[in-house]
Amino acid sequence: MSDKKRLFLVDAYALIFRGYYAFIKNPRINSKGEDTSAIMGFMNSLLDVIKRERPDHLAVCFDKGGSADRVEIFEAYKANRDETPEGIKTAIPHICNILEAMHIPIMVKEGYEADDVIGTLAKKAEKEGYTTFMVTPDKDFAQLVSENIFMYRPVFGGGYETWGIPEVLKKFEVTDPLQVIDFLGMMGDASDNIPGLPGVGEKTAKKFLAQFGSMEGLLANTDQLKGKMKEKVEANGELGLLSKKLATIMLDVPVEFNAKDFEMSEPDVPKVTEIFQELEFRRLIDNFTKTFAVQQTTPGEVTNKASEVTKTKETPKEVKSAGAGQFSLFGAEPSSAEVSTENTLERKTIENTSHFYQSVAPGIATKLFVKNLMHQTSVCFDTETTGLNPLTAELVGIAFSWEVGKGFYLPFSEKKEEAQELIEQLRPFFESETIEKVGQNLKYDIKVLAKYNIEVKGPLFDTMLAHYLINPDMRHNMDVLAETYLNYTPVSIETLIGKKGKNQLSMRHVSLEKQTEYAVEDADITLQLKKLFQNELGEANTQTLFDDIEIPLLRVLAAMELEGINLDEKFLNSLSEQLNTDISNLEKSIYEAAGEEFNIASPKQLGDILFDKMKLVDKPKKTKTGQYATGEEILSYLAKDHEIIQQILDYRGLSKLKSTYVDALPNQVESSTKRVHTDYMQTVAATGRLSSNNPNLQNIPIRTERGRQVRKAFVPRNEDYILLAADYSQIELRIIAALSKEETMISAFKNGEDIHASTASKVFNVPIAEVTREQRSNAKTVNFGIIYGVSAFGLSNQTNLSRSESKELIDTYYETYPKLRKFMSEQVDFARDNGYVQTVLGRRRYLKDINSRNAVVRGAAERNAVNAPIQGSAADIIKIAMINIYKKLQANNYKTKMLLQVHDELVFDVYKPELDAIKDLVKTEMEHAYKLEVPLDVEIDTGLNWLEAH
DNA sequence: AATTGCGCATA
DNA sequence: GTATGCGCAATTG
Repeated sequence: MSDKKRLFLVDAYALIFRGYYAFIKNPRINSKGEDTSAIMGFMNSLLDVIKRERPDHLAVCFDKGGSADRVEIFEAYKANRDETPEGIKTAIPHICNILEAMHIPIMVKEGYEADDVIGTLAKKAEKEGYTTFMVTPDKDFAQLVSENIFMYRPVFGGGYETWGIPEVLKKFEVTDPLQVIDFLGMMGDASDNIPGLPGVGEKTAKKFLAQFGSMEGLLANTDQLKGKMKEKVEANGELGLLSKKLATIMLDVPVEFNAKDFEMSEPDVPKVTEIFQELEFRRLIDNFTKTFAVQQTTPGEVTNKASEVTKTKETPKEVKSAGAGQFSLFGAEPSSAEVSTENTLERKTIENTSHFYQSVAPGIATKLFVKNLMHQTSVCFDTETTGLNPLTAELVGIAFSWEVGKGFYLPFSEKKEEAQELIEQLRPFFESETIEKVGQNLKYDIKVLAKYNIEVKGPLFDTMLAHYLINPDMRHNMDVLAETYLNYTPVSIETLIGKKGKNQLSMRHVSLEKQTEYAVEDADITLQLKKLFQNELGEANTQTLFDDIEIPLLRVLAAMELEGINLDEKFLNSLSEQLNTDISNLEKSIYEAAGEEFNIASPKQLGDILFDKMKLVDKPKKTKTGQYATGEEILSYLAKDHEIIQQILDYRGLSKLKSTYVDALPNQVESSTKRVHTDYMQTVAATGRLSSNNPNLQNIPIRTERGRQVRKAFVPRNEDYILLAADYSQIELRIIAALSKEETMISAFKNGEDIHASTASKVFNVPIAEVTREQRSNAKTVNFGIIYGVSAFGLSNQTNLSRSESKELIDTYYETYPKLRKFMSEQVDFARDNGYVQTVLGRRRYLKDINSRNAVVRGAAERNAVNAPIQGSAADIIKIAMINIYKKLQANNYKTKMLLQVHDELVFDVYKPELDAIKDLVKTEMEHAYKLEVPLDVEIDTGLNWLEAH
């Protein structure tokens, strides 16, 4: 297969548009003021394809009229965009010139779209034994895919994916690539100006295709539809057929495929270089010369390499065995040019895998089971409950497994006493200090069992946490892990209890056999995953991080979540009423100014009123979905000119406050405890931070006076208690100072200086006492910006400084703190060499895009390389503090409880008699959680509510 | 009834 | 410029 001739047909406009918009936020402007984004984007793609694939035959296809001097843009592109951007119009002649100089054939046919030209050529080439790759991101082309015709599709973030027949069938849920035409005809495609059937989107189109097979099939059988949908389809039959026609790529364009005309030949290097120089493409010249130099000097080697690449793509099975092996955690995956391997190897399921899953009857059988259980050294268990809220969920059963493929299930009675009786029999197991308990998301099981007064003791192994450390960027739910690492698809909970929402059953109502299968399978799989992950953890410091941080923290978080926090609902209700009056007053004056009533909260309606009706701006900005942009930034800019804008901003602020916090929080009070129990997610933030949800207590307002009031609603449990908040002061800056060993900054911290004032004093060269508010504020912005990877552009947006002043400030900043800059570039270098960066405790973050050829993507990865160790180290440190504080609170039998964590802050419900001791304990543990060359400083405050405690 | 995009709250 | 979660409107089910 690999010695077949390969033809690459490039869809020029699609790639030009793509290239242009890739740079839209940061357009390439050369010294002559030309916007060269589109040329740059297109050439990068083209060279990338040539470098990767070394095609022997290649052509670039344009819509009608592709010569250098007279180019028209096909209507379809105009239709749904305001106007072809200037930057694209001007790019076309340049691109044609470059292609000519590169001796790459340009294909155009008057009156035909590039799609049609490519389609016709691909089919003709196929007859002559060629394998064709259509280089385009446009999914319409999927209809042309055959055994010898592939889509070669650039993917976001660099790299390509190849779509052959299996990928297309899977992607569009069809049985023949030709049905893609019907699919697009039904669904419509805004970017290609295909109207589609009204009311039909992706889901409905797939449903119809599965049911009727084609547009014609649908239209002939509308009697099988009902309601509104029936009316709509029947009324729009013609539109449907037209849409299908529009979506069809024509295969009868009068062009010939003469292989010779498509052969790659040597480019006119001096000419191309000259054009690039004129356009001021320095890096592209390098790229270009390298690309072609290799091809000329070692053709043999390259050809081999190229055919290998193709081979793996065309025979996905080999990817499976050679590439990311199913049992290796990180195959050195060719993240680009990857082919989906679904469908190729049949997934294992409970149906085709031998297993021994058994339920255990009450009485003597259970006694024998427990006896056996107590002899094990490591057991995986999984609780099944009536719901997802551990505070209200009842145990339905518990599954156990300690041998792969084998396990037991203990059903629990609905009757409270009987359930408690059974759990008591299991108490020795759960409270055993020696038997290791394995589970997936043990925090949940621990919380459930805590409600039965069972404390899970002894060593723990949580597969979800293990995988979080092994690959924090992935998702960690069991189904994904089973499919990724065991090639096994577990019984889905939905097949047992139905889709969530309407009439979802409880686990209680599932037959015992099904319960057993489902539950034991989970335990079995978790055990298998544990065996895999156990070995992977051994690498690096990950094991320590697992044993000493994440696992102990799991118990701490379970305790905090069970504890909850007291909420003053009355206070929130009165706040809500105050907001109501203010909001309706604003509403009135906005309607008055607008001359009509509308939904101010709807960005669409608001945009129409502001820009269509009131015409406040000449050329309003639009969002990518075609609406007028009404974001904070844009409105703030207009606020000074129109009174209504400020009112809208105020309205937005207040309604946001009311709906998100003031009205939402009381609904989150758990009725059984009368308290708010957030859920800390230990495995979602790629940097190692926690996240909080249901409700999110990590984003309670503080910046504005009005918003801050919400914090008054968080109160101690009763009058014997007081809230205490402990904040790390500038922990991220201290970390970057320590890690970079930047003495100037370190000594500022050591001397207890105000770091932002200190920075201002140094970069503005004034005595620290004479630093102005503005100087300090700007210095503060840079200090924070450094942590996120500043650009002059970003800085000038956030300050009153111009772009050049910002650049100057950043330069001076780096001169003041030279080692900071060195540290930052070392992080990037480390990431380039190793593919990851790490925190002080060795928590890794993998940055696959660090070597991306796409500057935007690569830039983001580079900022991550700097930010992740900082943010992550701070997360590590507060986690240590939490574990140590929790231990001490327990050891001393304090009544004081730790309630909340907000990234650099801990909140406690302090029993008043313990206050002095707790203040001391918390401060000490937090400040000494981890030894850095910079002292850590913790500020502590107490109060009758969370606002006062700040 | 579920999904998507926007806008916005925190560190 | 980093890291999150959530409410609303709009869209499609």
